[in-house]
Amino acid sequence: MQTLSKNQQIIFDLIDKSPEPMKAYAILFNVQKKGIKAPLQVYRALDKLVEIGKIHKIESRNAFIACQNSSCQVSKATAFSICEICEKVTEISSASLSKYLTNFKDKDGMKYSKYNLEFFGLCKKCR
Amino acid sequence: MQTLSKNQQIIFDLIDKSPEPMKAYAILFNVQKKGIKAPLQVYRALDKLVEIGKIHKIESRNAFIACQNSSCQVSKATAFSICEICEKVTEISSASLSKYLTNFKDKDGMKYSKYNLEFFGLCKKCR
DNA sequence: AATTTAAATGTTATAATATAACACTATGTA
DNA sequence: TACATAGTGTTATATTATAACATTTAAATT
Repeated sequence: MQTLSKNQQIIFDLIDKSPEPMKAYAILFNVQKKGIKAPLQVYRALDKLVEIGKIHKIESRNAFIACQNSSCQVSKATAFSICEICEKVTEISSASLSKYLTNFKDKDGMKYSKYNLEFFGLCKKCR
Repeated sequence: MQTLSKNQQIIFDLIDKSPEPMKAYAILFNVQKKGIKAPLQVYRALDKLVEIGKIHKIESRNAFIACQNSSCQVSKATAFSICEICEKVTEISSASLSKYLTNFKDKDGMKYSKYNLEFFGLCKKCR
């Protein structure tokens, strides 16, 4: 359990309390009152937070979400569901899914220990 | 099998003969001699080609690759392997993988017919 | 405690990716 | 023909992300 630097903590706290994924410039706007003025300050903190698994990037949305999975030390096996109407994103933590994907071998017999999976559909509310 | 418009055909042909995923502005640069001058012309063709399943977007790379899977009418269930060194991207077509993911239910019992999966690792050459 | 090293910060500028808005043209179909 | 739909061309601009460089803080080593 790594201790975060000042900027990392500010930005993590913001993302962690957000009910939905946040985009980099929305984060920037929100932390300007705390003295973080430039995009690069935000991106650097985001990079580090992703690296250590505290947040994940939702690639199809260019947005960031706090890790829901307390055991997630490193972002190497991630799965999300994304509602195509309200854009709600949920991290999926399914042991069988991660086991299946971690053990998946392609037709050359190659395994991949790192992956990112994004499911799309309609959430309960939007159906 | 839909017939493509002029710009769509030019851009599809370029991506289809590229050995690696192409980025939008690399595409633009390559088709300028064919009269496609503006980013928007490229993005519009890309959007349509993705929509009809002729190409896929590699979200983690912001790049586009021709569909390798002749049966792919619509981009709704895609899986790729990505080499973290040489950036080679291969579309995975595994019946068991697509069956597993298409039938996957989250803990609320919800199914998702659409997904995108990106595996990361080292390709044969780079290992 | 002093030294050294790695990590993080602050700042300006700019690169790379993507879309808005509007006018016009081609194509299919009733 | 006339109507609708999809595609094109163009300018401008929004959004996302990184380069380069100087400085500061924190941590590890002596």
